[in-house]
Amino acid sequence: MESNCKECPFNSKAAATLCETSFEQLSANHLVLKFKRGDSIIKQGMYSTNVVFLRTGLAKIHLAGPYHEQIVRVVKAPTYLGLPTTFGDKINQYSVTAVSDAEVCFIDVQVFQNILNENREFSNDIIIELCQNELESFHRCANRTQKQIRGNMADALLEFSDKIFMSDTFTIPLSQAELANLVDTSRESVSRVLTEFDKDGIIEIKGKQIEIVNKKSLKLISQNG
Amino acid sequence: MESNCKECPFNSKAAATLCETSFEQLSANHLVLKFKRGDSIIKQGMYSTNVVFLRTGLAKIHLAGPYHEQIVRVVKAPTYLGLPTTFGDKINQYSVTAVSDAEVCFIDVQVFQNILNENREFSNDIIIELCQNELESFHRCANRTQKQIRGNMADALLEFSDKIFMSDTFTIPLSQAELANLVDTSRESVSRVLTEFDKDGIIEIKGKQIEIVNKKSLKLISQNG
DNA sequence: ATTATTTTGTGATTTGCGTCACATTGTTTA
DNA sequence: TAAACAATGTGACGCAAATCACAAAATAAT
Repeated sequence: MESNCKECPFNSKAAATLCETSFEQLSANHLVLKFKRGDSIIKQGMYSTNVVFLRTGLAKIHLAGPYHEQIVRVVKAPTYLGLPTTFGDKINQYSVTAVSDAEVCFIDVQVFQNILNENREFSNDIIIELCQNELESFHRCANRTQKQIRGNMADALLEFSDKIFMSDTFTIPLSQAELANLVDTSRESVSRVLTEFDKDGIIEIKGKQIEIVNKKSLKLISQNG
Repeated sequence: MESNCKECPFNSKAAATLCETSFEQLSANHLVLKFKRGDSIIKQGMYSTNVVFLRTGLAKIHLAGPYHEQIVRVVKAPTYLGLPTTFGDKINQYSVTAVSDAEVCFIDVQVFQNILNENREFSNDIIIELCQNELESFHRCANRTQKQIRGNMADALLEFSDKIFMSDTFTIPLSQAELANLVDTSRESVSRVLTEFDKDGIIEIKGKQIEIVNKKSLKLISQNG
């Protein structure tokens, strides 16, 4: 499928600075695909030949650790996906999988490269984004390794609430097993902590729907053990 | 201090592609400083106004985690330092500290920015480097959180041997407490594992000097528990 | 040289949490 | 509407590794 990128309502803020010819190039050289929950968008181990732009939906970035899968983070549209894995290595070093229905644009690396070269501002924006991601990775890793389960679970819930759904009530798009991979624990521990939070009146669970009742407590747990 | 960057023997490979005017800009707008082991090169929490190029020596990248310092990694010259923290945030999100004597060039962000804008290849190289770093971060984090101490210690030793000193005999530039922060354990565990490796004939310790005697075993430990 | 301070080695004890082992519920699919 | 499967809740148990608590080296400071 082909479409006019300049008029695309899902454009990234970075793309606002693109020149006319770049838009034409983009329009002519991309593919829009729809994904359902669970569908693989980028697969670790495959050749990486496309930059991916997530127009709508949610996706998880995850990779095979030495013993089990690790979910690096959950991202929401609009965002580029797979820049590191496309430019950093010929072979994808991580996977991206839809966790809700999603629409994705595939852009040829060469085309993306050209656009980078011809648009300073865009290129700068991308550099800044990459830098920010790396900083975030550092913090994430430090938290994950140093905090214990309750703290990390609190972080995850707060992130869903504040960064992804912008609401204190939301439906977790992950199973407890996936949450475990995100928080670096076992499935059982996720279950235990979740019911514990519920009993303590910090959250309220109705199936996959979660309401954060006492955000203050949750933040305290995130900070301390 | 000022010097001619074009003739600088410590130039990065990326810099080989710079244009004449960029070299002049660099030469006129940088500062070379010498650091001793333990000196702070970049300090978390301070304003970040310079890109740093490590000409010679070793440095550790580290940041304050929720409970204690975490060493992200140890890097050796020549390499840029603090790109993420300079472009990603006005305030440094991590620290860089010399772990051996080191020479460092400080380059004004604005100047570096100009150079990026005027040299496509250089800019592309930087993007690629950033991408690779992020991929590495992902793997590092997955390993750290999933492997147990022996595995992570083995990794650390292998990295010093293969990536930094290019020799099976080397002098660790870190105390055991620092090693603990790098490997995410306690100081005591580092000591125990190290003596254990020695007893098992995998390494030989003479003070701070370490010789890897049985690299195969070490690699096995790195892979399995 | 002698004291002070920082590093390292090693036991004993405690504990967070992973694993195992089920029961229970919810969700497909036939 | 079963039957089959996947996702959850919960207890019991074990263990890796943190913490505590020192002693012994090794470095630095006076």
